[in-house]
Amino acid sequence: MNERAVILDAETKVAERPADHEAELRLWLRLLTCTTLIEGEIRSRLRDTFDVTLPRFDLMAQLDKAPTGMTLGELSKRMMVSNGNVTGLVERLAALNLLERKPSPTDRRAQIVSLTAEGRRTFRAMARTHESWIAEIFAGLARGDIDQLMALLAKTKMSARAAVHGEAA
Amino acid sequence: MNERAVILDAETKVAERPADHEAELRLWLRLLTCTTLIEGEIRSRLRDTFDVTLPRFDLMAQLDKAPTGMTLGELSKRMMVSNGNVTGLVERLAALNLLERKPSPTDRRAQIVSLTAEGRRTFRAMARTHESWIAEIFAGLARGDIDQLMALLAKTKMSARAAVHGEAA
DNA sequence: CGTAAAAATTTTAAGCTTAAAATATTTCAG
DNA sequence: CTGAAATATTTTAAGCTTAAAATTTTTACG
Repeated sequence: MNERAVILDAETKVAERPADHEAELRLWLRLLTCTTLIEGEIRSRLRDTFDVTLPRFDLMAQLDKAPTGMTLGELSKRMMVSNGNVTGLVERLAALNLLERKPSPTDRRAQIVSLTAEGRRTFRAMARTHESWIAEIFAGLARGDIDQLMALLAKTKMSARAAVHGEAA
Repeated sequence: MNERAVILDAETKVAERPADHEAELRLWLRLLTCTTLIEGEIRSRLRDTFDVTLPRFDLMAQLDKAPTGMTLGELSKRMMVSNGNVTGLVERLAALNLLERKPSPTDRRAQIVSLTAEGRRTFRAMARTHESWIAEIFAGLARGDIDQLMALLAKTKMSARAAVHGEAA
């Protein structure tokens, strides 16, 4: 007759009540809102100030951390995006002389991608400004807040990873 | 000669040292990683289980909260996406009979969008499962963790909003 | 060696997303 | 009332993103 008020039969092992997880849902929405807000602001400033997209900036950031370059697959894994996505981004950045592709000496299927001198110079300049934007955006948090958030997000990441990979405990 | 070791001229009012904001930068990357991880999992489950995309689910969620419907502009604002984006999403959902568009009785420029009966039924079913996924993903957090995170993210959102709108304090 | 499975990458098709320009309508000052 | 500014929406062009299929090369088993 109705959905939630039924007194469950004694046979029922685990009560099948809706078990509302409102708190988790609200947390997820807030997390998403925060990230979307900040990401949008960074995206907008990158475009207006440096005429670059966030995915391109992210890709260059990965390469900047790997002086000897890395394969497309490695890039894909670190950026958490699909292989085909990286193919296109690398294509466009290469056309701008910001990075170069060289065949892997050990595997003819793979390519090694690395920043050009110009790419490195360009990225470093953008990164400096980017860091100051991040500082500005998080300026309302005290040092202790940041530490607490870091710890809680680490816990969140572990929890999410457990759900993403096998449900296995 | 070098970038950061120069002893600054006595005239220099505020030292222009890099003032590294490494902590904020790491926090931002962790926030982004968490959100990307969870969002990807939800996206994947929505596709596999209900053959629906996350943007469509989000749009339907907004409409479900507004029984009398809302305009495209209102939807755009609440979803934090562009107007043109909403136009396309609504187009595709309308083609599936999940929502309907009616001209606003008071403004001939605007349309009122609302879920159809089928759309509402479909959304409610998906939402129930979606909530259980979220609970699963955040299962590793204790109740206290959730409350702390909520509070810290509220603070983060306020800080970000201050940076997004006028720098004005 | 020969071949089947695995791995790295690209291609394809579809959909999402945005900024900017264009269109249509409303509001409001004079 | 009239025209200018504001508002709601759509269109356009470009780029991002994914999943799935296709291609090329490597690995490894027998």
